[in-house]
Amino acid sequence: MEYFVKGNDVIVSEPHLDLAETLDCGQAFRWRAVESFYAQTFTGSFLDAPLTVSQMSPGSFIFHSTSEEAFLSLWRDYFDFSTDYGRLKEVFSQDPTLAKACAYAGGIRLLRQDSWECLISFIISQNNNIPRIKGIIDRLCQHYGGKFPTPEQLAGEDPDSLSYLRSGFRAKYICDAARRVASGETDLKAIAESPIDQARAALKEILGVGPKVAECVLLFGMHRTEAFPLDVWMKRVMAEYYPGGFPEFAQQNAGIAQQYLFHYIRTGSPVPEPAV
DNA sequence: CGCCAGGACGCCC
DNA sequence: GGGCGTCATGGC
Repeated sequence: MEYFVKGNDVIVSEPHLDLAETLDCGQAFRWRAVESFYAQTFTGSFLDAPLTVSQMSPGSFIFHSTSEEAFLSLWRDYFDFSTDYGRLKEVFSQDPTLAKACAYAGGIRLLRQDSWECLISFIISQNNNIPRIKGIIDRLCQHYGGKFPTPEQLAGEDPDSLSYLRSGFRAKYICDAARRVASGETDLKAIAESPIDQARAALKEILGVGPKVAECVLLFGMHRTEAFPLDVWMKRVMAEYYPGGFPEFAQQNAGIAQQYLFHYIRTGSPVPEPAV
């Protein structure tokens, strides 16, 4: 990644990033595509810091109205610009299926999201579809002035008072997660630094957090790249291409490989629904 | 009407 | 330990 400051903007060059692939692949739910002069423009936020970012051409980006300080302290980390995805994809591509997935969706990066927002978002995601997940999170943030609520704010709610979300049976899960995090019973910062199996167990103490949601929180909200969410699509990938297990050389970054494979199997594979 | 959506829970055996 | 019905909501 290279960057320079131009007026109020930061201009970024990074060949291994595609904005639409990264911001709209189901790892984050609060980025919105907006009309603009550029090829693609998205607005969103991280830790209450808003951002409008455009892709001018492949590998070329404008971070609008962004100071160098904000870019370096917030967005460089959020977009994981310090990781060499070219090198990662080289390693992955030893495997023929991963090679195809990387070639197909090579602009995906693993965003370093906030663990609390991720926890609530993926609790909401269970047995749900992406447009509706986005709608529920929209209503949630709208209710708190456009910002994602803090654990303390949500801890004061109960499932009935959350009825405006129309989140169904998930409301009680949201309340339990908020209560635990606000009270300190669940320490997300400590979990993020714990051995992975200990971290999994701690997350699954929360009502409504099972294996899949725990892996998503570890991967997307704690940047534990060895976490490996297995949804129905990835189970198909495993049965079809990796019956003997996932390649060992990719296991340290299995979660990132999973992102490429997930996108590939859903939209780019010649066999979108292989027999399980 | 049915089925499905980046699942988890409670109960059964 | 695996199998199955149930849990809200909305789109198709």
